[in-house]
Amino acid sequence: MSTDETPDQSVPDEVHEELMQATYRALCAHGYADLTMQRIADEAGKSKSLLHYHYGTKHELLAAFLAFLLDRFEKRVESTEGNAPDERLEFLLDKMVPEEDEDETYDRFGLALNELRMQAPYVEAYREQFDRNEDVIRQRFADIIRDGIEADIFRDVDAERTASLLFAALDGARLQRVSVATPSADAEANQSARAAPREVRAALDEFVVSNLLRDGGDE
Amino acid sequence: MSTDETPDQSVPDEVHEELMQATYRALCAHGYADLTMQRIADEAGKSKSLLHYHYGTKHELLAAFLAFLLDRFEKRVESTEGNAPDERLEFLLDKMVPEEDEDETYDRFGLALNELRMQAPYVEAYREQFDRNEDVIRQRFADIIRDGIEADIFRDVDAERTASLLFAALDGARLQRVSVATPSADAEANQSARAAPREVRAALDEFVVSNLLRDGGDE
DNA sequence: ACTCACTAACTGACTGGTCAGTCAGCCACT
DNA sequence: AGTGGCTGACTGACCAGTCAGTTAGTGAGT
Repeated sequence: MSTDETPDQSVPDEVHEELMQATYRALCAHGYADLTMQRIADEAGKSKSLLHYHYGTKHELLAAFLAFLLDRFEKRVESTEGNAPDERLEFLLDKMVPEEDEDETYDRFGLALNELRMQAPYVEAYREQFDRNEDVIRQRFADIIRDGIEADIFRDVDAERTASLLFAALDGARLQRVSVATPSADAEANQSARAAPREVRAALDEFVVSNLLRDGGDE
Repeated sequence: MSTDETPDQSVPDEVHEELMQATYRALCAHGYADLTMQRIADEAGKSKSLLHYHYGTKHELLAAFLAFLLDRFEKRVESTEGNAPDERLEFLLDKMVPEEDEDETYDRFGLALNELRMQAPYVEAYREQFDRNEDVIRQRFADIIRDGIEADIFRDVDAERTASLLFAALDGARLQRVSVATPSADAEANQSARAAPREVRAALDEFVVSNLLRDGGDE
């Protein structure tokens, strides 16, 4: 029974937190493609061997990191349980597309996370985490929409389908911001891509949200 | 003056085509993360040295490959120049989200391409290609919408903004199909993600396209 | 028609460097 | 004296890029 599915169990809480933070920083600094165990160790001020000692392989460490992230995200989202459907919808939409983070740096972490995501099909341990994550978010959208319909705030649309659209559009927007808008490129070419998240957000409000709220819709 | 910005110029056409095809196959077989010069060479039945001889570095080879792809895509899309705006819109929407390719294999190439895309911020040569590609597609959407508005087929919406939404949503949908729906995962969990592109497509038709076509919309 | 000079396409063997993972052992604390 | 947390030194595999060549073709001079 030593093959526990959650190896993080054995890692002391304090060390675990510290190493997860270090992984976060290392990912931001180097991206996933250039992430090495050594760099994570450096970021934590610990030895590379320690990482192997606690998590076994690199893949297992990263899987633990994804689980760590997911927990945080779910907790943040759950904190709006009580509000009205339309407020919760706006809140979730905002959460998914963070504003332009800082002055000139793009979203290094979001980028690294997507690098990881692209490895999910090759790495079972990653895939589990991402699948769970996407399911949770899409479900949450669908739940909110269903609640809104029941409360007669939203029109009677297909909740699953609408949730899929919202999720896909925001995901796509985030992807563009992350992969195109870079500090070094000239402002001209950057402009449209950097604005993409806002544009998409605005278009969603125009086409979807306002459509949901319009109370006189037939069929 | 041997430092030409387009090294492909110097590569014999026949060999170039052959090596690009080999690169395609190698990407499908191994993904970008596990792509090596040797594997491409093997796929082409040539030596690894030849790749360096013609393209210099790995990055330059991949950049040439992206340019190769982009040209093909643009040619395919341009072939609908004459049709009506609503037909061209449907055509482009379909082109961007390929149907479930084969029986059980997911879109290996689409996945590899997104791996590459996530490297764009780190690799100038990749970024140029992807930026160009995304600009072309978004512009095409916007052009079609503008044409439709002028021809009084579409409502008078913000063309740029609507194009951004379409592009982002489809991009997101493709991403999900590519990164989540895998052959090995159990059917249950797969179902929603595998269906995502169709769902998104349907939702776009419901919220955006039908909204565009509705001729009685105010403001 | 036959060398000779030159070149482009191409190759095999090699190098320098990187990195995940291992292992033997150290240090507290109990 | 034993155990858990931790480390430095090491290894084996892998890989991009290099280099000194080989081969085939082309064209010029005789």
